[in-house]
Amino acid sequence: MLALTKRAEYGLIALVHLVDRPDEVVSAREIGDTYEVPRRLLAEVLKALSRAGLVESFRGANGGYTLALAPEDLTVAQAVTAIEQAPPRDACESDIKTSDGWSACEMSSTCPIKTPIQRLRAGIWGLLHQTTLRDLATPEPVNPFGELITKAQLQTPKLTDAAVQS
Amino acid sequence: MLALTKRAEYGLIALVHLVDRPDEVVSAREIGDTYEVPRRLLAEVLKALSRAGLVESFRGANGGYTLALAPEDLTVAQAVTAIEQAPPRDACESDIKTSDGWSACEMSSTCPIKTPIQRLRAGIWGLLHQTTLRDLATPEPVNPFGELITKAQLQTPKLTDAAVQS
DNA sequence: GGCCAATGGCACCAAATTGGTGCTGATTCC
DNA sequence: GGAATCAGCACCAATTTGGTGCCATTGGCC
Repeated sequence: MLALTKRAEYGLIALVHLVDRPDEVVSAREIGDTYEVPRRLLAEVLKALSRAGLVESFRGANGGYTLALAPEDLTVAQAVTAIEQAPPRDACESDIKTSDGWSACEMSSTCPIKTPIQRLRAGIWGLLHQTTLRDLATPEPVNPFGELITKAQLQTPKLTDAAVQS
Repeated sequence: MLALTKRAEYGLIALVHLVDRPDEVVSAREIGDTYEVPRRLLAEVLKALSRAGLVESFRGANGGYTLALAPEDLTVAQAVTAIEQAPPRDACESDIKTSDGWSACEMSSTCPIKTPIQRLRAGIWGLLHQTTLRDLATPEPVNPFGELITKAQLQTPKLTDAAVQS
């Protein structure tokens, strides 16, 4: 419970791998071998990421994948929704589908309609939504005092903020 | 994926119910009937909460449960660990087992050992750890502009902070 | 004491989810 | 043409999860 599926895990691993190799076409085989992950399953996940437009795929010999978005624009939430079979419609039903994923509705996680559990889910979702691939790929000790996590405060969209313009 | 199990869900519902009825002994039957939740399963969950010391149980006729802790001291993380069968050892192995649950180790989520995925899990865990039953039970619109979620910024234990003293 | 409403403990099962594979086709490089 | 690669789809086995069955114990109440 509250764990990422292997699929999501493999997908994030692959994406991080791609972040580390910008402008390089990397095959599913290479990634699978590097991290000792079942190739076929990884391939399946990459297909999903490709369909969702998060990675660009190249077929044929020397084919493979590259990131389709800048690492700082690609959120974990996007990756996870792309990968999961049954899309986790976790955020609230009023959330807005934007061109590059979901963003929380203006009332965010204090929406009067949400039940406690829904608010919890929304909180988790918010975290995923705020964590970018850049955050994940950044070598661990780079921000020695919690920059990553400080960033991860859940979305409190101010009315003068992006949430309004989007 | 990334969803609470029904067990955890029922448990939180029950706990919130108990928060709303302080100093009152409430039976599993009553809670089950109120929320149309399978009684037996709910009872099973309450047993787990009781074993973990989060609720106090009273046997015999007119028996039932009451909260064993103040709602502001009872975290969702505690409830979830108490309820889950296979304890979600999600946080890092260096985390500290305290009398009332787990607290993140000093280095928190930027610990150099953590892999990206582990950091994600730690982030989710941090959220659960910071959310108290009081937060969940508070009638939805009480903090119209995100007090709950603002609170939920993930633990960034400053060295001058609680993490050190604990 | 006897009955009934509770919790406590344990085992068990059916359904859903997840992890993983098989197969076949389409592209592209050499 | 052959090898390497992605694309699509179906399928299955293992695990997890949701939910029960059964019986013991405890305590109020008549």
